[in-house]
Amino acid sequence: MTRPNQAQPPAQPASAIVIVVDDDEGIRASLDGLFRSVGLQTRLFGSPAELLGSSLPDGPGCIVLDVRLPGVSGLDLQSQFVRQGISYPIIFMTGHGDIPMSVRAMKAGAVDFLSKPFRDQDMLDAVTAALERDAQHRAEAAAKDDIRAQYETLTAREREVMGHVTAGLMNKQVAALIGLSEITVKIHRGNVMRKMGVRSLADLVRKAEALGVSQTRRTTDQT
Amino acid sequence: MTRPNQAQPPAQPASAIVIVVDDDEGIRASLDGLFRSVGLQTRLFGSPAELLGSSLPDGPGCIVLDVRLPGVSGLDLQSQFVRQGISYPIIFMTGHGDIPMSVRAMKAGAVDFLSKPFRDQDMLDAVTAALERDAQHRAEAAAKDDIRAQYETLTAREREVMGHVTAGLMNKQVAALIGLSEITVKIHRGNVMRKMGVRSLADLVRKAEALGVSQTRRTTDQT
DNA sequence: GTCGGGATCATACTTACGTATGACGCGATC
DNA sequence: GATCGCGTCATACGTAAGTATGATCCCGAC
Repeated sequence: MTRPNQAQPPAQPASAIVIVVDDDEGIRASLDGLFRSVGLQTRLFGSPAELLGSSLPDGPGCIVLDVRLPGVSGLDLQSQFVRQGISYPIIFMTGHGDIPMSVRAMKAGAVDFLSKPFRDQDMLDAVTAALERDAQHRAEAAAKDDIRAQYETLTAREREVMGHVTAGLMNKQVAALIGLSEITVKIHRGNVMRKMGVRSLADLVRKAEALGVSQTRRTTDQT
Repeated sequence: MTRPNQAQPPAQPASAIVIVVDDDEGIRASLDGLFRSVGLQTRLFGSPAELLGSSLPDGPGCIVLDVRLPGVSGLDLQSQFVRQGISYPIIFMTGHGDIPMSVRAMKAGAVDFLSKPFRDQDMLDAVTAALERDAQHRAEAAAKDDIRAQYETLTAREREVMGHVTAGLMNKQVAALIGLSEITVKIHRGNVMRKMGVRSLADLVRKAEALGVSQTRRTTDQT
């Protein structure tokens, strides 16, 4: 949970999944074989609709997607995914792409953009990069979710106090600011420390920064 | 040395500069006119060598670069720039590009990749985006430089103490850890606060995080 | 050699922080 | 109506932090 995530050079895809979306059955089969040959799981779809209609596991993975697909453009799908909470890194393929299309895809955050036909190794390299990016993203998201879960347990008052305390105010300043006695602020502060699972102000500040909840006013500096 | 580097709050692109590198004189002149028409300054170069050999102002700006240039490939130039400390965002142009080339450029951090001929508006949009990115980058770099300048004034001991204090250790813990008396740690700590220009531990923690100098060991959490 | 900065430590005092105990009011829930 | 969580506050005690004064030691610079 809060265990330091060792950056493992070879991202161990314990059960990473590659989602393939292409209307060409041959391509799907070919990619399926390629990915399985290196120990990756696969899910094959002939259209975006199939993908959006299916339930996906929430393990690590990535998406390999043809830009030109029946129904929707692959590029438009990226925003679709975002709305659906699907945050897998995307690798685009295309048989008839052009530079503007590839640039647009990359700007939108695609991991790679491969022209058909491509070499198997290029695809595997792209998938490897995508899975690494996904692992990175997942680790950060998980850490942040844990912190947010703790923050959710705070009462309104406690959050208010936390915001001011992590901004660097003293208890008495917080008290004056929100019209309380210092002793009450201390109690809230103690509750915040306990609920946020920290035992030092330094750690609380870091968690507050991760959440962006510090009432950060700029009044520092000056040599 | 003890000069306080005030971070200039509003990054006013008073005179942003666009550096154009293209071996086609006509293109250079055309772009020169385009950029000047919208109030941007320009610097024109016929080859990468000219650019690398000249001294550039260090104001806000960006680079518009043809991928195919005499001498060096435009893509290789990106790494060249990094080595020379040139961190301007880059917009690539090309008359004979392909998808892999554009993808490679975008992966390397290019802002855009335009095929010739391009519309003036597309180039202006790209430059606008590049300048925004540069302004963002500059602001962050300036803030971090100020913090680092303060950190440079610390003695070895003071940095050591700062690392442990911002990790959340109490004075006595720091003292035991590095074999000092608590009172000495307090003195160093006070010096750190003064030299780093902060008046609260919270702000010190933030600056330490920006520098990555916290002796962050994970011993927290507990719900 | 002397001077100055860095590092060390002690004593002493003040302020800040953390927590425990006890108490009261309030609103929602049972 | 009683219970419970929340918020509020007081007194009190112990610990932590911050600062001031004074002192010793070392080392490099003048």
